[in-house]
Amino acid sequence: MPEAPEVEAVTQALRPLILGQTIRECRVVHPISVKPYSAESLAKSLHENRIEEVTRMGKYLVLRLASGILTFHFKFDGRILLFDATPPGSIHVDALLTLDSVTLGFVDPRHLGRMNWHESADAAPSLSKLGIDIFSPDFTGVALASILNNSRLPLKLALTDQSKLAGIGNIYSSESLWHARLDPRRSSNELTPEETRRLHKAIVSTAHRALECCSDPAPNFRDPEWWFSDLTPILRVYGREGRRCRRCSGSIKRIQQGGRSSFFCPDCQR
DNA sequence: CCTGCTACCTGATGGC
DNA sequence: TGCCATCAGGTAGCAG
Repeated sequence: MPEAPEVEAVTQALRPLILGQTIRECRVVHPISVKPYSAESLAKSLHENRIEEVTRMGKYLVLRLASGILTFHFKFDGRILLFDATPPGSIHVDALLTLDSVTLGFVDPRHLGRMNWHESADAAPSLSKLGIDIFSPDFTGVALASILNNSRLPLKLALTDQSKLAGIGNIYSSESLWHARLDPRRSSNELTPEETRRLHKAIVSTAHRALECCSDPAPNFRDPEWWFSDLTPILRVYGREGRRCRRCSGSIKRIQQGGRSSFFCPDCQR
């Protein structure tokens, strides 16, 4: 489900609630959630390990521990919930971390999300392969130009390639391209410098707008129902197939790219 | 190296 | 109502 703005909002909201606490116990309810590693090795790595930093890399939530790092990837439906004690049996929980003052639950009924321990970020294959983070100061217009000039992929696929650019997913790629008035099918290495600058501005502004939206109201990890339910106020094209373009009144189209849906307005995105 | 395709999972939704 | 197909804010692994 979440892209970088959502994970950033989670990171910021979660930080004061768990920073400095020690993991007293790790209980894995569904071992699939810690694959490809074992529940035993995870519990061993986490036992009496202190949380020293709560941060984010791309779409990953990363807890830097006194020893190693703990990463969370939410894929489509993963979530974090906090409990005072043992969660009620009615709630699906994949893994539980008992901290000093709170219990953190990793929840993903669909079982695509993962919680993994690694010795370091460099030692984690998934993290070490990430490209420039969209919230990083390193993500400049020049950096985007370099990424795009070296790819013949359609814009949509280049933007969502985490090894090139970390943090953009299916929704914000469509949104950014709409704001930049660019057709998602355009070849990445054929943009003019002006178009590249436009796209860079669109990505940055879309991501910051989304972060603001995701941070207010603040994430509520105590409410099992809460998880960024209402994004629609900021969405301009995503999910609006057949409806009128909010800029030019054209008809929004949906196409398949890389097996996923892209939404765009053929009239004003060129 | 780059690109394209499939598998991994489950639940919600819509058409017949 | 039941059943089937499709879709979902994603990534890893593999083939060419």
